[in-house]
Amino acid sequence: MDERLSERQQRILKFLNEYIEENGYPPSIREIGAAAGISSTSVVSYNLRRLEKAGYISRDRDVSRGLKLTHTARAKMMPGAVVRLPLLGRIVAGEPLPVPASDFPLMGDETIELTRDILGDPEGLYALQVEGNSMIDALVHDGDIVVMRHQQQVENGEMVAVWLRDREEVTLKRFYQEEGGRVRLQPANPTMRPIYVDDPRQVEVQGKVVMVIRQLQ
Amino acid sequence: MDERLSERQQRILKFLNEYIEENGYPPSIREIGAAAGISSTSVVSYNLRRLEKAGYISRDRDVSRGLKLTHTARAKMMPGAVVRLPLLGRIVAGEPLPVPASDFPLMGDETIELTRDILGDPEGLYALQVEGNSMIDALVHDGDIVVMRHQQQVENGEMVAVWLRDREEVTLKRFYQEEGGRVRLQPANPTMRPIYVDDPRQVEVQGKVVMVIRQLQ
DNA sequence: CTTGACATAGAACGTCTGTTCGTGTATAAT
DNA sequence: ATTATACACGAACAGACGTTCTATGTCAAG
Repeated sequence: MDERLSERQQRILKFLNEYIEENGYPPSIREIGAAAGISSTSVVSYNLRRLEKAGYISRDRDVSRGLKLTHTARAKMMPGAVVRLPLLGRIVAGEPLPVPASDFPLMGDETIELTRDILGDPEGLYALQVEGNSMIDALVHDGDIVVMRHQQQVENGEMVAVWLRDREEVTLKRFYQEEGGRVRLQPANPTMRPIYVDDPRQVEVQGKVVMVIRQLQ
Repeated sequence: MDERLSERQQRILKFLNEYIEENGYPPSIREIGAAAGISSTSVVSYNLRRLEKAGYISRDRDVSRGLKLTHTARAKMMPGAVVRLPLLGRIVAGEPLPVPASDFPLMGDETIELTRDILGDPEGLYALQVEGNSMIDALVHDGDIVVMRHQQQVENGEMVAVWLRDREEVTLKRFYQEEGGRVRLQPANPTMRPIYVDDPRQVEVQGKVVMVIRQLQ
């Protein structure tokens, strides 16, 4: 299934993708040949058979321009596509965050769709709906959708969801590990002041905030 | 541009969409004829010319299966899919909003993609990037993307972008026309107090805010 | 009634296009 | 040395396919 492609075949695959993208229909054998620097139609035919056997394209016989890229090929070529994220639950100040189950229930009805180009790597992403206005200092409103990446380690300056042990609440803040071990949690709203936590163990990082979406009407 | 399509032409359009979806390449003239119940290739050719003139398909001459559906056609057919919105410019407190040109420059590189299901009707939508934190009281942050629908009339309670004549600035607020003609502009942040404008002519509605997107990292 | 735009058929034509066949050249295995 | 395999070329062929021309019918405007 995943045989190595010759340099020529890779060029053909790339050309197919570009041509279809631009014209809305696939190229003819001779057009492929011209683009890949192949003078003979039989050689193109030969390489297409290879690509078909390798699972990158599917062809219909005796049909002009009768080929299409398979999903495997698309995945190889197209970086931007639609990503479906599970909408796992609510995020409330007074409750811990729902944790994404390892088996993503992607088929459930509780999902949202986004395009990949504005999202980046969709690995480990999930969405939560904000309930209440307790995170107003993070410029997050009741009903907003927060897209999160589940991870414990975060870089300084990233917007994270943290569980504050002593206060027993979740909050969205920019995270800064300062010298001396102190943690500074900076609200997104620049007019508001940060929270300082001296004991880092009081701050439980739930995940990184990747995007905030507010739908009106 | 928007001539009414005959029943036959609609059937052809529907068939084109389905065929391309299924096969990855467009049908031949004779295949279209068979599907639409047309015996003569010339009649198919005739109807395709109609569809082309109406802006639903574009064709390449002397190329087998050389046609593709245009954006208008896709919008007509595909209910759930990806919508491309023009990113028309910035939204700054001190500047009037850019207005969407009637001919959408959808081919420009300055666009964002969203899925239709979270967006609703994409007609008249465009996007702006917020510059500066002057709209912090609308819970909108520097760099956020605001999706707007261009319209002058708005319902009470809707989030709108308004140009305040006397202050010479743009702001995002919920719009309430109160008794006596007074306009109340309510910040999204519930801790902040509304603006009252006694003379409605001082309030120039630029459009309705449909969505706010904040990308982090 | 005549005219012209619109819609439809059928057939003929020429080009477009995929397939096949014969041939040749490397490289590696036998 | 022989065989097998992968890769490449060019010519020829047959069928796929778009275009065009002629003919017919309808319907509203003049």
